[in-house]
Amino acid sequence: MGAAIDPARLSAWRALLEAHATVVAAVEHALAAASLPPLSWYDVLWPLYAAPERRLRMRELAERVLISRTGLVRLVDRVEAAGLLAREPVPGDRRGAYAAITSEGIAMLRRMWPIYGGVLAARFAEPLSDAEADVLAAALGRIAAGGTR
Amino acid sequence: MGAAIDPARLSAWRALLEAHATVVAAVEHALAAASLPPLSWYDVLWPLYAAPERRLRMRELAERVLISRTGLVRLVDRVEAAGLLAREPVPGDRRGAYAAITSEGIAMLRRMWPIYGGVLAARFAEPLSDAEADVLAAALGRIAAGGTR
DNA sequence: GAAGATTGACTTCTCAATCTTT
DNA sequence: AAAGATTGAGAAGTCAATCTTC
Repeated sequence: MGAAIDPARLSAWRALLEAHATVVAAVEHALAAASLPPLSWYDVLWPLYAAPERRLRMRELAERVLISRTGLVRLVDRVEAAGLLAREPVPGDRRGAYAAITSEGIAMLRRMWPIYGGVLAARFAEPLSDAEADVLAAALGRIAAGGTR
Repeated sequence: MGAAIDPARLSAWRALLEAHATVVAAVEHALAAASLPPLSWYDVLWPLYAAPERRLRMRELAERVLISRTGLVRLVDRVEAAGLLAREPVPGDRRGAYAAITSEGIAMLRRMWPIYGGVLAARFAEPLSDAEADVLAAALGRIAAGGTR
């Protein structure tokens, strides 16, 4: 059942699937244990915080969050209901909407990062050598960029 | 917002998240375009095919599929309804149930693999050098194993 | 008519509670 | 009482269709 792809690369793929699943599960578990929102909320809030004006169009946000356009609407609904971001009109284009992070949202990022980063440090970063980290970033970055073709 | 973890490893993590999302999305899309079941069905059927007697206890299967125990029950329901696997009693333990792949299930694996493997070859394997593939398999394998602690 | 965003209907996943067997 | 598996209820995701604005 494995003909088209060489064994070393197939092993790498399986390892990626497992590593992704275990680290994400550990992060979700730690966040829940600290009574904090799920990882998806961080994924939405972080790009907003990092954006030039602390805001992004829904369309731009959807690309960064790697979720369907529809799924993002629902996710933003929930995060907005919690007061961590606010929708704002776009001057000059009444079709559009910005999602803008609020100060409560920024505070939430600051509460979530120690948990998220802590799990990442222990479960993802610690087992890696410096050389491996560089190879991972380069190789996986190339694969991720390939998705844009 | 990024203090605990060094930049190279954080980049590696972001790249992993993106690479995972883009490759999985491409596989799902290709399977759907070929009128084949989703990746999760492959994830269930493959461990059964690879198992000693072409069957596994529900509990064992849940560990390999990296899904919650409850989620697996629902997934197995659907795959069983399609005739690709069958539940069987466990001799000597009437609490338990085996999931056993059927010949139709094996045939389905053979139809799915060319699509799955083809996307993997193009989107995951092709951009990797031999050396990178080895590093990925080793490093990510170590991280995945850390989940068992 | 196409782009941006949303809504409705449906599918799938998860948690807590349940049932059966050990 | 604990282990194995399942069920009910709720949360969250997707596709197709819709509404508004360009």
